[in-house]
Amino acid sequence: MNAVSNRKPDYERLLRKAGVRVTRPRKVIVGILTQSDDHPDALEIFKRAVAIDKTISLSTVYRTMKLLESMGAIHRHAFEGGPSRFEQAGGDHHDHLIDLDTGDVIEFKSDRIEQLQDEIARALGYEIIHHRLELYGRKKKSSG
Amino acid sequence: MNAVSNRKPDYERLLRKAGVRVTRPRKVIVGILTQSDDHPDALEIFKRAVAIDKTISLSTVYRTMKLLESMGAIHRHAFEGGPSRFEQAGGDHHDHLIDLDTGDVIEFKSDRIEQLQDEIARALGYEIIHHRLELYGRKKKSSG
DNA sequence: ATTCATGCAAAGGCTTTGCATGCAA
DNA sequence: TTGCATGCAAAGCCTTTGCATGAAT
Repeated sequence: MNAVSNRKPDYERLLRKAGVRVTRPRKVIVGILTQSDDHPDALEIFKRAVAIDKTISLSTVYRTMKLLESMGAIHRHAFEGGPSRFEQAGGDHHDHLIDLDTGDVIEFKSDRIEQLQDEIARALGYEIIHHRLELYGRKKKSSG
Repeated sequence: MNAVSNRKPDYERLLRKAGVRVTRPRKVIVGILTQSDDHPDALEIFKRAVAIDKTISLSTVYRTMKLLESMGAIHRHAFEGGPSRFEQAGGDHHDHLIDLDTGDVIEFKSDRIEQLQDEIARALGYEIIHHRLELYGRKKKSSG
């Protein structure tokens, strides 16, 4: 297992570069993303946004997430049995371990697994476009 | 990568053992599962069921899949951007490669990856309850 | 001044559920 | 005969979308 780095994109710059408008709602939303190190869903982002600007709508959150995703600025994860959750792009590729009790997401990375995946796909005559590896588990109580 | 075996459960027996009724709709649905080697979603199962018995409802399909799942007789997979798809349990554990062009699902198994997953979880202080490994890819055109 | 983005409410896709009826045991 | 299972329709959850208004350029 390898370390997972995490550098945050300059969203406003990305928005300008994409030729879209840097509006108040978008500023609020990307501000939230910048300050987040977790994997919030749209509703959670909406709540955080409303705390800053009461006029923001949930639709705009969804639209903005979709926009950022299409720009490659964030990643969308559909973990089991819940709404999509988002995280900032820009860090290394990694996979996720989801704590079944808390919903917490722990990032990890294994070059060895990636390599094995490639081998498998190749053996089956496929080229991997992307993959999803999620471990669902519970914290081991080490002694209390 | 290892071979994936596939033996089918005797659903009616499982139903009886679970103490639930072996009704006409349930017979039709498990009959369809027995004859399937693909990964149909609820609507697809419903269509196949209606071809046999016009009176079956989609609700019953959903209810039956939920029942079978709770009995461990089938597995539910929520592949990207689509409805849940089901497959018979009873074969070896395996993971999935989804053909992005056709939606086809190819099963594979890698003990080595499983082992690495366990190591990762252990290193993070977690016990894996279950996991999900999906490769999304396209067939390599080998020469045309 | 334009045009794009927003808020709102409605709808859409998948799935579950309440209820009265029907069928398995 | 008794109660579980069914069909139907309605609702629920998450997400998208149509439309008129408002704001960024």
